Amino acid sequence: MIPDRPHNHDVMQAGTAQPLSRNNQLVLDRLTHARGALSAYDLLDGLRDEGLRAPPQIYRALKVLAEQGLVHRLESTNTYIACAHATCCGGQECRTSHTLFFLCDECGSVREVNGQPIARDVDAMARQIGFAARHAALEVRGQCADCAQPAKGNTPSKP
Amino acid sequence: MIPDRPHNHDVMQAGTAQPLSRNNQLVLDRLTHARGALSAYDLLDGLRDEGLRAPPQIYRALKVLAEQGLVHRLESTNTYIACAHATCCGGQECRTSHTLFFLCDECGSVREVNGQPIARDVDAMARQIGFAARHAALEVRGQCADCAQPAKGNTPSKP
DNA sequence: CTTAATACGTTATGTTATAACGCGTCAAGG
DNA sequence: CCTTGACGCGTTATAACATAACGTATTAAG
Repeated sequence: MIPDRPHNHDVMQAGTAQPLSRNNQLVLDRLTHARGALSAYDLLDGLRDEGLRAPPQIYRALKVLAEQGLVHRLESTNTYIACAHATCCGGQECRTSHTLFFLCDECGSVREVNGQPIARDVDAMARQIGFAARHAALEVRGQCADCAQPAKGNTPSKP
Repeated sequence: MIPDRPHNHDVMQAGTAQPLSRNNQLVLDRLTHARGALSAYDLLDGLRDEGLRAPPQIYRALKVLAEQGLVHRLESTNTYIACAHATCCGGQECRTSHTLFFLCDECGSVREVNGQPIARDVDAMARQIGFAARHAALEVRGQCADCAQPAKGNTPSKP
């Protein structure tokens, strides 16, 4: 048996400190190319061909990716999404400030907005009550602009 | 068998349109007297003595109570909490505007703030991208003021 | 060679939530 | 009276989401 590749330490990810392991990269790729947010079990189903068979493999990858700011967990739907800013800043911005998500209940699309005003307000409120904020989940549910246009046919997503 | 009580249609709830059924009232009471947020299964355990045995009984109650604005679901912890404003306005305020929650990861306390500035910002952002907001989950995790005070012993709650 | 760190695979289990069915009570209207 | 429909309720089963715990392989460091 010839270990022609060092088993992990794969592709270099733009701007991140550490390269991602095979499983982590697989999960990230899926999320990056997905039309909307995916559940852990969606990911698992989609990665069976790559040899992933059990939930912990997915959840471990998601944990690492979330820690690196490359993916976000959407609390209100138990789904995961690639950070929209991952390519430019490696998610750096998203770990430090509070990001606002707009989730369309119809087509499943997610709009990620790095809303400084909201972040400021949240921090202000927190300070007022002496609360040390560590993480914020700011998620708005509703209908996106595309789905509001009656004429445009919208595919309820999922890749 | 004498039906000495009409089987449901129980206690009148201050300011709400409809009285609550027995199960709904039981769940609401538990939540109202809880020190922090409770999971559906916490509620179930606590209400065994009252005859509640299966998850659907709890979830049905929670659904009704949430629709009436009497309880909130905390998305980031899969827990439920009585609306802090239920006694004064029947949760009316909370259904229409966006409420901000500060969840202490240490003691489990939840601070509910009806944050007009945040609501305004969220709505402004939504309008900017043509998003029709129907509901917002705005949850901040961290450490509350009490837990930040080193000397004060804090009981990690749950009634 | 040993050790520690890391990634990995697997089994089993825990936790959260809902679908689907049937029963009992009651009010309205024939 | 007696049907019908709405509602609340109880129950079983199952779906959906998540983690604990264990063992193995690879590699870098000492």
